[in-house]
Amino acid sequence: MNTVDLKLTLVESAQCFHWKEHNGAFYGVVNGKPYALTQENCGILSDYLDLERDYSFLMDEYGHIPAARMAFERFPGIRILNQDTWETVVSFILSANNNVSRIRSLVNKVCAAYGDEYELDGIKLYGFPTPERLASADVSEFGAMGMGYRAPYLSETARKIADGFSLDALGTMPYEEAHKQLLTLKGVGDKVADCIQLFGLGFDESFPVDVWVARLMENWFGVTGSAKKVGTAARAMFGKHGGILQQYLFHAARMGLIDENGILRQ
DNA sequence: AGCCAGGCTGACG
DNA sequence: CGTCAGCATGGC
Repeated sequence: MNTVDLKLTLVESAQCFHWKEHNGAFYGVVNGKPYALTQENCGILSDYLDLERDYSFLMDEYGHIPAARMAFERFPGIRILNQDTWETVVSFILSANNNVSRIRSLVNKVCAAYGDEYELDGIKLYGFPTPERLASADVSEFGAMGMGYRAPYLSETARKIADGFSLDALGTMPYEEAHKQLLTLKGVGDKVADCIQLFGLGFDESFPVDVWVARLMENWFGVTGSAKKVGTAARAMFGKHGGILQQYLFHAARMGLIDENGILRQ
């Protein structure tokens, strides 16, 4: 598991929603610069793609778990992205009770409407808009994009961050404290906070529990209860790299490696 | 047509 | 503290 799979990591694993594939390359904007990534040149985004870390430690830590071993062997190219924190805040507020294709659509509408425009290889790309830019937008514009009841959540949180709430400060806090701080943002509950922490703040122990993960935790590990309770149990079970494991299990479950009775499909 | 989606908020106990 | 109804939208 030493080679990143760009399609899996940037698109299919649903941790990021703005990358687009055009004849074999993946186009997106990171830190205000447009990129066309391929397996050959992706080292230029080594930190973003977490390429410095050898993921074979996952098999050492979790390989004794059948579902984990299956997921590692089936999808060895998944990496956890080091995304901009603000981008994960917006993306996962929009993810609440929503499906991946529609989250992708909403994120791309936000970038096209408020982000800076770039062009690379004749393809138009849009950067992620700043908190200030979204804070100055009218909430009715968000509603018109199809955000539904998430529109006022995003609007209020953008204003709070533009007004001085520091996302950067969260990265140096312990997991529990950063989590508690994130819960003060409108539209951010336990699950969304865990996604922000895992994908946008580097907390590898953070274990987001969505409907897919809740099902697999019950079916594969016998853990039931509220999402908060399951998340706490999972962090105790899986430890400091549980979030990375979660991403593999999440993808395996979404790809149908579970039958109608909840049994792991080999 | 009807169920579902990387859940959250506010009310209530 | 935990539970739970209500919720906008559109993919499938």
